[in-house]
Amino acid sequence: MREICQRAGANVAAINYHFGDKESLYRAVLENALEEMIAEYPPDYGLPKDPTAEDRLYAFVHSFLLRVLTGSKRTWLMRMMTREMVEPTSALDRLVETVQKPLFRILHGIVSELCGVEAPPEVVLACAQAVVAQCLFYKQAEHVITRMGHRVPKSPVEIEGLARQITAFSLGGIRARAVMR
Amino acid sequence: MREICQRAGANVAAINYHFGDKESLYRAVLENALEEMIAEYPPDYGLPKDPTAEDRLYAFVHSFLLRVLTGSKRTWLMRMMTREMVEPTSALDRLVETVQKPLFRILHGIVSELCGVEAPPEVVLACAQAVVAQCLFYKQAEHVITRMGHRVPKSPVEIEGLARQITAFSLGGIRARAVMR
DNA sequence: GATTGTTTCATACATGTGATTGAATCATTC
DNA sequence: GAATGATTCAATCACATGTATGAAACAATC
Repeated sequence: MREICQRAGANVAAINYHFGDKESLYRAVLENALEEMIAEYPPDYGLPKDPTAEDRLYAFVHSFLLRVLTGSKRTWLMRMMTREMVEPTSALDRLVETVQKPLFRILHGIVSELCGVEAPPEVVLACAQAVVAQCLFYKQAEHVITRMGHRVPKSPVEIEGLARQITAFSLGGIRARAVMR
Repeated sequence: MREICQRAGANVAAINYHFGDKESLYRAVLENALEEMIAEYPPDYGLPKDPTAEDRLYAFVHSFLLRVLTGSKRTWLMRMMTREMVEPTSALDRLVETVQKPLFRILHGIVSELCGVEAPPEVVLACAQAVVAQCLFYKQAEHVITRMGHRVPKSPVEIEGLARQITAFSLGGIRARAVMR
C-alpha cells in the first residue's frame, strides 16, 4: 500500500479513506481494468456480417487470445486474473458473474450450433470448455512453455495464427464428439 | 515458518539449520511431492500390452487427470504447481527440467505418431499443447467452473469419463489439423 | 567419562504490513 | 469571511515475517 500510494502521489491513508481497505481497492482496480479490456476486444471482434458459426468461433477465440496474450501495458491484469482463478479472493465471485458468465454463454451458443441440436448438453459443455482451455493455456502456462524452449505468441500475426490453429483443432474435436454416439 | 515448524513439532531455527532458508525448504518439499505423485500415476498408467497410439494418448490423458484432479491429500501440490506456473519462483526451472520436459516428450511422441510423419512440426507441437491445455484446465479454472454452476470431475469414474472426452475431442482435433494443408 | 561435532531450542532482531488517528488543509455554502 | 464538510497528511500502532544467535541437549568417538 505504501508503494502504491507513493507511485500514485497519494497518502497511504487515502486508500482507507476512499475504499475502506486494501481488498476493496484491489477489487475496484480489477473490475475496472477488466471492463476496459473486454470493451477493447469484444467477443465479436472483427466479425463480418452474416457470419457462419465457424466465423463466430474464430472471432471468439481470436478476441480471447488478444485479451490474454497481447503484450500491452495490461499484462498485470491477466496475471491477476489467473491468480484469482487459482486462488480466489473476494473479487472472483463478482468477476465471474459480470464477465465470465456472459462471455461463456456466447461461446456455448456457438458451440451448441456447431454440435447440432441433437447433441447431448454435457458434450456441448465439454467442447466449449475445451476451447476456453486452449485459449487460457498459453497465458497460464506461459513461463513453462518458454522454459521448454517453445514460443508463446505475442505479435498480432502470431496470435492470428494461433487463433486459426485453435479454431481448426476445436472444429475437428467438436465434429468428432458430435458424431460419435 | 512458525506454523510449519509448530505442526512438524520442530523449532523454527530447524528450517535455517537444515535447508538454509525458507525457499530451499519449499523447493525440497515441492520436488519430493511431485516425484511421489508421478510415481503413483505414471504416464502409461493402466496401459494394455501392444497399445495403439490412441490407447497411449488415453493413458497419458487419464494419468494426467488423475494426478491433477484426484482429491487425495495432495490437493495442495497442484495448487502450488499452478501457482508456480503462473508466478514462478526459483523452484520452477528444476521442475520443468526433471518433470515436465520428460512428460511432454512422451506426449509429443504419441501425437507425432497420430499426426503422421509428414505433418509439420509446429502442428504436432500445437496439438500436443492442446491436449495439455485441456488436462490442466479443470484444475486451473476449478473455482471458476464451480462458480459457473458446472461440475469439476473428482471421483475416479468421473475422471475416466473426462479422460475419454478429452481423448476423443483431441483425436478429432489432431485429425482435422493433420488433414488440412 | 571427557571431548568433539551435531542438532535443537528459546529468544531476539530488523523489517514489512495494513490499519488508524487527529491535526491540518482545502472546498463549498451561507 | 466564517462555518461546515470533505480530503490529505505525517505519525503511530499492533502484529506478522524471515532470519540470526548463543546456550543447551544430544550423539559418537577415543
